[in-house]
Amino acid sequence: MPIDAKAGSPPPSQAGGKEQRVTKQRRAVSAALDELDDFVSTQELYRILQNQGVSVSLATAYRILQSLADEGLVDVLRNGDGEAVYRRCAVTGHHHHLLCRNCGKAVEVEAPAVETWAARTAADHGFTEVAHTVEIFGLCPDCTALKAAGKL
Amino acid sequence: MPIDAKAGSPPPSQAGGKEQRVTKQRRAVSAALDELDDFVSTQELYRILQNQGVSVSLATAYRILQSLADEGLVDVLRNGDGEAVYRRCAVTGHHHHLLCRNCGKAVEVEAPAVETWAARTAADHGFTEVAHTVEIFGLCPDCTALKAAGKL
DNA sequence: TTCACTGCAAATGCTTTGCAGCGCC
DNA sequence: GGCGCTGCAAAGCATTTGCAGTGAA
Repeated sequence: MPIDAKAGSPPPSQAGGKEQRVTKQRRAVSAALDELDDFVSTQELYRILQNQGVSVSLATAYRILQSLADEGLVDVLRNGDGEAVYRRCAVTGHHHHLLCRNCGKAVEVEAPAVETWAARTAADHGFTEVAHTVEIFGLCPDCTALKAAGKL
Repeated sequence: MPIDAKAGSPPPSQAGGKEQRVTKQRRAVSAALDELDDFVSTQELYRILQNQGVSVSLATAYRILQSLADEGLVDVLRNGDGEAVYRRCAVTGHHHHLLCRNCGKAVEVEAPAVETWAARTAADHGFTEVAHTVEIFGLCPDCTALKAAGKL
């Protein structure tokens, strides 16, 4: 069962490669990714662009993201639902999330300890080009109160 | 946007739970999983059962695997193609995975430090009923070598 | 006998693809 | 002006679900 290796950034050499035209849509997708330092699924990015009034068809969003991934310009991962999620590479401010499973509220948290643990664990097993995902799910204070009151 | 939290092994308490009938299909799926110590997708397991002459419908295979996963009897992951893959869970203990994004190899790793960090972070923010997911992706030693040799 | 489990087939939802027109270079 | 990029709609797939028949307890 072959597992694709989108992340294996092929050398950006333009030897016999094909040019990449800079279009409005491509710029829009790229800009949207710049503003997010989080992973987004194609569907989410599509909605974000729509909310911004930018018109990019869903099919094009898929194509552009795949293209960016092939060029190694973005990181690709799979979220818990099996959707492909993308994030601009080389982000300096890396962090994770604490999510409320009832209301969806998200709290950004930093986890230097986790970062080093992940890096070391991977290194211990000889893994390279490491990336990781960490998400914590729970009930936020508000929803915890709601539940305690029997309203959930 | 409801977010489910598979990783938070819910207490297997059978308080008001529903019974699980032991059927031929369920036994077949379970037996097949026992013989495999690798992750298999539902589709693959379905084909394996067919080759063994065991007749289990695809829909049922999906249902049984989900059921086993809900009970915490099997590990669930997503492979690089976004398919759900299952494997018999040896230990009830909670652990995470280090996955090769090229060949799909999975290494189980324990992360007590991460567990405590997650619990404390959540508590600090007043979150309750906490669960979390942690996955590390990278290239395993073999695939790293392949890539270095330019074969990837 | 009862009610969960099965199988089948239709339905869903994400992702990909064919094709004709548009617009960047 | 050429050729890659877009949009639209249809196709493709894995996964889920409705429903009636079957079988475990």
